[in-house]
This record gives sequence, C-alpha cells and structure tokens, in this order.
Amino acid sequence: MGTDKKSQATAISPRRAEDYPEWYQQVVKAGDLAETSVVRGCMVIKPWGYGVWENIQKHLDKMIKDTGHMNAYFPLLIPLSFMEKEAAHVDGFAKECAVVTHHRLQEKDGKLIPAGELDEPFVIRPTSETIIGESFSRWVQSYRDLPLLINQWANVMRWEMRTRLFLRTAEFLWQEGHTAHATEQEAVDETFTMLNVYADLAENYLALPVIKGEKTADERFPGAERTYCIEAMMQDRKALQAGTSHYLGQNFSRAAGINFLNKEGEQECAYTTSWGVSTRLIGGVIMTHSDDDGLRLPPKIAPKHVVIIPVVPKEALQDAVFAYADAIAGELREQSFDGIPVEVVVDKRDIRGGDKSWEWIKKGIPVRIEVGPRDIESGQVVVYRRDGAPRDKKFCSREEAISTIGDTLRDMQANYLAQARAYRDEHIHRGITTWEEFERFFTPANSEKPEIHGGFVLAKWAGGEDALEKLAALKVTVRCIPFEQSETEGVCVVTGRPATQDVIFAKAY
RNA sequence: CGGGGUGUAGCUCAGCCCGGCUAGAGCACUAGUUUUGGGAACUAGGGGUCGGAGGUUCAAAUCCUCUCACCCCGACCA
Repeated sequence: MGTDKKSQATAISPRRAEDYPEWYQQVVKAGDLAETSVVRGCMVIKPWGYGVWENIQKHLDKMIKDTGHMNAYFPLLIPLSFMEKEAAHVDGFAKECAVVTHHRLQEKDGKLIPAGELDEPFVIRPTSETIIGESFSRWVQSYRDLPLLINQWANVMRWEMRTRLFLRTAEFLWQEGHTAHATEQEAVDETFTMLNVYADLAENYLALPVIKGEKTADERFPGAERTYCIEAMMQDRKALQAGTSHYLGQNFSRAAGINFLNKEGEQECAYTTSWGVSTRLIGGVIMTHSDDDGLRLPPKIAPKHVVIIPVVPKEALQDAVFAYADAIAGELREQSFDGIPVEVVVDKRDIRGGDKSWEWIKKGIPVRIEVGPRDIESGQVVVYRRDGAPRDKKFCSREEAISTIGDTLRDMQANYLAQARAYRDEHIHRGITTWEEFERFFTPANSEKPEIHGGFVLAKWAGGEDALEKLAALKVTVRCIPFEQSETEGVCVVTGRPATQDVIFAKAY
C-alpha cells in the first residue's frame, strides 16, 4: 500500500525538473529556513535560516576586517533631501522607497491614525550612500584622513513589486561597505579587492562558483561609474547576481561634499566605493546545492554539522543510548575542520526515528549519525552523508567516526563546490554565434510552463538600443563582461555588427 | 497601475452556481493501546464569530453592494 510520502521517491515535491520555482519554495519551507510574514514582501527568517546567515556574517566579517575595514552603524532613516542630491541615484531608487511622514499616533474612534506630520519626510534606507556620505563629509578634511574604510551590517528596504523568499524581499539583511580615497587608482583597487573577497566567500565558504566581471551601463548601480559583480548559475541555469562592488568616482562625494586638502594644498573631491552582499546569498546556496530531498548545506555555513539520532527500541534502553550519544557528541565537539569547531546536536525528541532522519535531510545537515543498543554492544555507529543517497549508510567504529569527521566535512565542502562547478561549466555555451541559434537556445519548448532550459552564453556583444530590445523580448540580459577576455575579433551575436567584447548572456533572477 | 483569481480549523482545501437541520474532510495537535534499526496503525478528543461592513430574506459560508488582504500574469526589479 504505502502512503503518499512513502510512494514518492523524494522528500520534496514537486521535483526540480517538474516545477523549479515551486520546488524552491518547498525546499525553503521543508528546510525550516524562513516564511513569509504578515508584512507585505517581508520574511521571517527562522532559526535554521538565521544560523546560516550568522555563519556567512562571521566569515565575511573577518575578511572585511582583515582587509582593513571597521564596522560602524548609521541611521535607518534618511532625510528625503539627501536622496535628491545625486540625480542618477534618485532615478534608480525613488520608485522603491518606503517613506516615513509622521511621528505620532492619535486615537480616534478606537482607531490609531498618524498625527504629527514631519516637516521633512524620511525614507527608509534602500542603501546608505547618501547618509554615510554626509558623515564622511564631516570626517574628512585632509588627505591624512583618507582612506576611510567603513562597513555596516544592516537591514534595508526596497518596495519591490514581486518578492521571493531570500532572493528578493522588501526588507533584507546585508552588509554595505563604504570607502573614500584620495586617488582614483586607490578607489578602483579597493573595488577589486572587495570583489575578490566576495568571490572568495562565494567559492570557499558557500561553494558557489562565480564569474567575476563588470556590468554594462544599463545594469550599473544608480550613480556608479562602474559596477563589478560576481555571477552564479542556479540549477535552472538562470543567473544570480551574488555580490556587487561599485566604483562611484566622485559622483557621491561631490553630492555630499566629501572634500579634502591634498598634499599640494588644493581642495579635492574624494573617490568613493560601495559594495554589498545580502541574504540573497542564502537563496543562491539553496538553488545551487539542494536536491529533490531538500536543502544541502555546505559544512562551512551549516548551523550544525552533525546530528546524532539515538535509536531507542525499548524505553528501558533510553538512558544507556542517550548516554552513548552524549558521549560521542562530546568527543565530536572537540574536533574541528579548517579552524571551524564541529557543531553537534543530539536529537532526543520523542518522535519517530524516520521522521527525525527526514527532517534533518530536508534541513541539509551534512552528517547524520545513528546510535542504538546494538551499536553500544559493538562500539560502532552508523554514518550518513547528505551528499550521498538518503539510505546510503556506512558502519564504522566510534573512534573512526570521530577522528575522520573533519576530513568528512572538508570532503563534502569540496564535493559541493565541484558538483556546482561541473554543472555550471556544462551549461556555459561558447559555440553560439548567430541570433537564430541564440533565440532557439533561450526559448523554452513549452512557453506556458517553461521547462529548465538555456544557460549562460559566452559570446560577442557590441551593444546598441536595438540589441537591448531584442534581448528584452527573450527576457535575456547581459550578466557581465567577464574579466577573462579572449581578445579576438568577431561579430555581435545579437546584431551581427563587428565586436571584440566577450560577455555572458543569461536569464536572471 | 492593468488583467485574472482566492479568502471557510494551525496547514491544504471541499461546500457557494441552485440560500434551509448542530459547517465538513485530509494533514497537524492531545490522550490511550499496539508498534518501533528509516516518513506507523487503530480508537477517542480539542480546535471555526466561514476576511470585514452593510443589504435582500422567515432563513446567508452560499445572493447583492462596498471594503480589506493575499496570490498569479503583465509593467517594475541596484
């Protein structure tokens, strides 16, 4: 007979191939990462999801500090007039700003109504260039005050029309770096330094292979001179912008008045940068590594690395099994991998073992260890890896399980990166040179309910309004101009005009 | 902002077209019994102002009007 759950071969329904967007929602739910809140477009990040964010924060914060930056904190509310100072910036963000216009509530007929209208409204920060620029303008007097290297961990709000958990929410958590420099060269170097930090974080911690490159003019941050990015490929072969680093030139310093006296005694405008990554990275991790049984977390960002599941066939045996489990947990906690202490949870909840196992599979914990009376007898344990099949068990001695846990976690971390890299490389296409091939490549067979199709196309691009329109009709964008260029002559894949620049084309989140 | 749709138990939904006993199911929850080395079964139980306001009617989850919220498709998306 078998229940629905038993008869379906996977823990998540639908599977990726059946309905990718719905699969994503189900993985987030089953993994207990986050849920939509009563507040439009905002999410509640649940403990397991927040644990992932805390680990990302911990690693990135160290990298940010190791490159000479310090953390600070600026206000959530930005005076409206600040937003008006930089023309391109206003254009980019005006439509998505939440605005605070009152500072008091008054009761009237049992209802609370806003009262005390503000002379000047505030916007809730969509990003903090303008308000941080105001501080910088007072902090900087001389070239001796530069560079100014600041980072803040914060929440921001952008009133998006359509939201998806982690990938695009109205409020999200991020870090935003803001720096000011005496020379253009130094500022540009800073922009690259931080882009490299992001690529390091993505590949070596999140196990996301990324392509580093520059954004084209129409994809640039509003107000920036140049925007650099790291682009990752999800399992539906769409691109996800995983991090950005902007060279802002003197645009914002001019607007905010960040001036300094240089060595020659002349007034000069500082050169500024900004860079950020957000909780969107978690969306990228989910869509890159998860399978049809749910989340798979790279060990370096998993809130817990090992769950020990005690098997208690008879209640009389419970104390002995729990004691055995606790003892193993204690020894595992003394282990570490790549400087990260092994985090262990012993799941003593009074629910069935099968339920527990599947719950942890769906949460993506790297290693499950089962211990029961028979294992106590034989001095062994049963080990399952999340990068193996759900029932692919390995018996090993207690000592071996403990001494090899670090190697296991390191191996899994490398395995996730290798798998993601292989998938991405398989779907980067370099042979497409004509518009006909291009169009076919990006057109799903079923337009009603598009199947997983397409990928990244690495091809020549010459730009132009007509070319952008053709791309827009296909919902394809230029993701980036990769730093790695072939330096060859060719023709633009969209228009056939002569072109030298290689770019990545893809559909994107 | 345009087009479409949905609001009924914690969750997923049936009932509405064609008004009529005490508003239902599955899952989840609680208790008991039997089970237990990979998603248990049975029995009993708790849980609802049917999104809100107004109207029609002897009678409204059901019909009408207004309103609020959410979802999907577009537009928008550093």
